[in-house]
Amino acid sequence: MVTIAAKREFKCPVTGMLQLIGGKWKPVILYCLRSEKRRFGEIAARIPDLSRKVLTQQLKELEEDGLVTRKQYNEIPPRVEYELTDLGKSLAPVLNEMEKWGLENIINKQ
Amino acid sequence: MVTIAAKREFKCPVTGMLQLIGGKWKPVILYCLRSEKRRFGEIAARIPDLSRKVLTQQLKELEEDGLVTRKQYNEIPPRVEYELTDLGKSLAPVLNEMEKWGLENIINKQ
DNA sequence: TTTACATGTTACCTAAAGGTAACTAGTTAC
DNA sequence: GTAACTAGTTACCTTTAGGTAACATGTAAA
Repeated sequence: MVTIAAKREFKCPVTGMLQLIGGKWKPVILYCLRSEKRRFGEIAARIPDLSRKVLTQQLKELEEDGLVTRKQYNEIPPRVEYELTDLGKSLAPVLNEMEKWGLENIINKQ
Repeated sequence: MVTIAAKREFKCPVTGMLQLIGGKWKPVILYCLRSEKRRFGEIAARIPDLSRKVLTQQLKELEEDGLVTRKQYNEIPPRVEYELTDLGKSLAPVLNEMEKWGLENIINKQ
């Protein structure tokens, strides 16, 4: 996934936004953080099919792209919290529509 | 990309919908078809970075998943038109929010 | 002195996505 | 008789995404 750091010109708004939240997991991670900050382990527990390695990678890219913040507490054992930035929160309408469509057309059809 | 044919149980609506419209190109293709039916060559021309091979593949998967219809006219030279199904049209709110976010946060920031 | 705790990193590997280039078909225009 | 037209297919290759397993860290509890 290309981060916004490696930004280029996009004529198409949909193509452009897919550079940021495309990929198998990013929308799910953002959806998981939509209402509250969460610890690394919490996110991992809520998305069991996602390996910790990939979760780390995706969170790092989301942070580079300014969609989440990472706050590390120097405690033992370590604690790290992830939270949406304002830009991340601005994705709420997109994620809400995705959730709504998924509920109506997938979950309720199973 | 797994098609709905290889459907499984999803607890998460966002994860579920990403099986259908995840991937680098599908939202862009659907976005391209949102307002009118289009010929294969038209779609290809509007998404220049997408190779014809991949476009064929993605359209086939979208058709299998019931999001677009393919109508072939037996003319010479051939003509094939793609159009959103009702299910495909029901994605409009998602695509509109994606477009809106992309316009506000990517296109207008370049 | 070994284990558990949480949050990673690293090395290594596989599978999936996506790319290019060459080819097909049947008719029309040059 | 050769090229152009459209919508593909096929073979082959590269890149990216994602997976597993092992290890690091420092303290506290067994």
